[in-house]
Amino acid sequence: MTHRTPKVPEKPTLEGLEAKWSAFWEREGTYAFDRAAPRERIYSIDTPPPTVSGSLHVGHVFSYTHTDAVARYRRMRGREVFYPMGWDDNGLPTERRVQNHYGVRVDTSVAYDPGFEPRPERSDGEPTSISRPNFVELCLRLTETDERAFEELWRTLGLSVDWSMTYTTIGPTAQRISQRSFLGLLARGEAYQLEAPTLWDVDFQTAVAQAELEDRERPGAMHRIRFGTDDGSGALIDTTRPELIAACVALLAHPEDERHAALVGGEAVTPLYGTHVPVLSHPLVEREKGTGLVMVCTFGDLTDVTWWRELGLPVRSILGPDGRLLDVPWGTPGWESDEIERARGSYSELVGLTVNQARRRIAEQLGESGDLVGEPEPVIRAVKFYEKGDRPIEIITSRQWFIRTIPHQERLLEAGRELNWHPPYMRARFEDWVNGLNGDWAVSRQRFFGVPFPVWYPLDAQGDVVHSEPIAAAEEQLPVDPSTDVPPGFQAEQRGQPGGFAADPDVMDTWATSSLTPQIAGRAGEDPELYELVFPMDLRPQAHDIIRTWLFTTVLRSELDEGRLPWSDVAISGWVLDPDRKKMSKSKGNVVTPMHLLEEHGADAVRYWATSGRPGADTAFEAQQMKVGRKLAVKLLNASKFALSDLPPAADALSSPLDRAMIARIGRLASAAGASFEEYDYARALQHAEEQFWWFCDYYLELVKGRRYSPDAEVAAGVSRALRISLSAYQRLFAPFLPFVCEEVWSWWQEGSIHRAPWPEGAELAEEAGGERLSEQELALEVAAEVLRDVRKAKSEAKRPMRAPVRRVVVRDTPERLQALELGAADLREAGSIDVLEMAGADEPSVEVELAEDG
RNA sequence: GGGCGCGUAGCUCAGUGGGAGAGCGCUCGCUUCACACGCGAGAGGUCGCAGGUUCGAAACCCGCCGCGCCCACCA
Repeated sequence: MTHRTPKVPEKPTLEGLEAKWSAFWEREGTYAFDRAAPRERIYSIDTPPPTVSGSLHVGHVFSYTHTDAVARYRRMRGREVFYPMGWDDNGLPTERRVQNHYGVRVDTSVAYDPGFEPRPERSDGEPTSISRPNFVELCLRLTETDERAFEELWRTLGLSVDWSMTYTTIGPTAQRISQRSFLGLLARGEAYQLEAPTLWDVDFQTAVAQAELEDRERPGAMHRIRFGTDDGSGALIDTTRPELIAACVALLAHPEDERHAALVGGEAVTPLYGTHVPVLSHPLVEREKGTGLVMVCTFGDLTDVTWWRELGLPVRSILGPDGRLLDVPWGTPGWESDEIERARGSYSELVGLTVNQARRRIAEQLGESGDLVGEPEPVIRAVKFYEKGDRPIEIITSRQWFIRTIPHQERLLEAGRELNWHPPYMRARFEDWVNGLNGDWAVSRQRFFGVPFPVWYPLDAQGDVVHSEPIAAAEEQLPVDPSTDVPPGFQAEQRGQPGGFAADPDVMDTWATSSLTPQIAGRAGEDPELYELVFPMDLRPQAHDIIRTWLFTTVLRSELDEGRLPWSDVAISGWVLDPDRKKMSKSKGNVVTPMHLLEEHGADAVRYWATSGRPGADTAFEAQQMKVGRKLAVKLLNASKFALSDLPPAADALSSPLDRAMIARIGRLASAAGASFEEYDYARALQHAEEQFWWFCDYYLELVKGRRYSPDAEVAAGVSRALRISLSAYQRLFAPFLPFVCEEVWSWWQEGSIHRAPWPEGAELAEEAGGERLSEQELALEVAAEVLRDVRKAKSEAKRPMRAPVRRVVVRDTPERLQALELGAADLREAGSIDVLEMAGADEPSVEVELAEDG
């Protein structure tokens, strides 16, 4: 026992511990990653970089605390923890926030204005058109502010990250790594460009990926529409999208549907336009739906794409990238019609309308022409939206970059099985997703604040872009912005000139960069020594809603670039739910800002709430639970004060049976909590530690109070040793959860940070106690606590104070238990203010308590 | 339609083959020399429903109901 003499404050308090200790940790470099550590000692975490697009919410606090508890545990286990923070600042959320915040929009025809300053107050007028570089500058300015706010929150929450390793997904390093990886994929044929029907958001006017879609229930109307047929009888179809009739390229029936067998092989004629379309059959058609006859448009939904591809249908595209109907060339090949003038006249009323407007107008037109059968019937149906969008996605043909995923499906499934999932059932979500993939990953976005594709295209003699021969940036050029940088072998003046070059105009999807966070955090290709130390990483912590995006794409990129898994373990957090069990939305999160929470309850209390949520489980937002956490922190403060104030020097060994029993118990607790942590079950570790700690305070500390203040130096030295050992263990057991209060109580009597102290070893504690299980001593502690409880009950029922003297207690029990109790009899008499303690053998155990007369 | 998870005290949840538990809330009591952000005690439950396995089921199996999430479909 080499600890210094404890120095305990008069009135310990939780107030101000966050500021005091986060400054201390920063000053001391407590969480600084030591790259001199050997590879096998390193524990690296692939931090989720939060989207810096505005509001922080309690969900962030919740899941980041889980990771921090794990990081702190591993550090105490002697691992050198690589725990950086990242900011995901590129992408649409930031663009949208900048547009709204500054009242601006990008106009690529506007020139860069080096002196541009946004209006200080956002006015309600039209947004100011600014150049793309000016827009990017505003994005960077705003994200910087946001990132400072995030960092302050994380520091207050007590995340044990090494802030010197912070990365951003828009920073030059991330861009270089992202572009380098892309060029590698391009060279190996894993990235390719294709003009094809693409999922498209009409507001953002960009392609989006399958993973970014979500269903939303929307009201619509089912229209029954008559197509013309050769025999004049007509063919009826049901559709919710009559505005796409001009884009109709075929009618389909199921091959075995006899109702329509006569039509199949023939032609039908579109109403209003008189266009001839073939009637074909395809097994995907469902006979039970509608009339059993379906209209195929290019493109109304993903099934249309399938039919278009498999049946080799032509394209009749009528939707523009802004979601409005295009003018179309009636009468030209592909747009032939029996009645060109009528078609042109009818359709011209739809040109320029949004799909919703066009839908209403064409319904009127069809009514007038008599081709609408009955009234449109209101229906509620699920419609696909871009998850950040406001209007349904459309499918629009455009040129996009793709990364191959479909050829790697099997390997990805294998990867999912090699990963250690915590909790294990989360693997199913990954497998479902991989099994359901229906196309390669579309990674290009027609946006501005993102990592540009590091390629240009040659222009032919006519000045047309030759997409088939992209010019890759040179390694030493990276990161490159092809819109301002010049490709190898060209001069700046050749931009846009026949025989010259043109930049690829797109940026990468935000996930195309986020999927490289292990490489970015580990500085792949930038700092090979560091990368070698930390990759593959140990842990990917994240929430379950982004398994199909972040987790999936990270595995994919790592497999494509490295041929191995990016990490060994994945820990999935749940969401924070409102008390009414609905997912807590970001807007609601604004009501209770995380910083406000931390100020009100204290960081340790909030962390307690977060870490009592089971791994993977959605957890209710409960201020009450934070109050409980605060009580635990206060209890730790006070119990430590009791144990450590004016504590005499410790004896060389434990002597009291009850002391040895208590230490043995704590030893088992330490082992169990450690085992739970090894399985990433921080909640279980906390629960057991907490349960036992309250018992320790209520029974053990009361039982040893007499000896604690004993004038007999030898007795006091014995209990001093027990208190030092138990307190030291409890403080360290709670350190991953309550880092501030634990550091505080540790500082009263120990050197250095508790967060670099070793995790309490069950085996060492058992050795100290004299055995892992001490049958008689532990029984003594147990029986003494039970009798003490009965004595308290008697006092409580008599409405007497707990210190009220007891004349006589008779304990009747088995000989074994009575014999054990003898070992703790003195402590029990002291704790219960018991004058006479008698024991008697009995078949029926009982405790008889005789209080002294009221004084 | 498929998959995953959940359903235990008023609330939040632990318990996975043999005593139905914790905290909060509630009731009653206690200024006890670490702590009133405390201490002690008490009330409160057909463990979603139904069947099966078992000497024994809250736990294991089958079915059903309800809630949540993911995926597919969405003409």
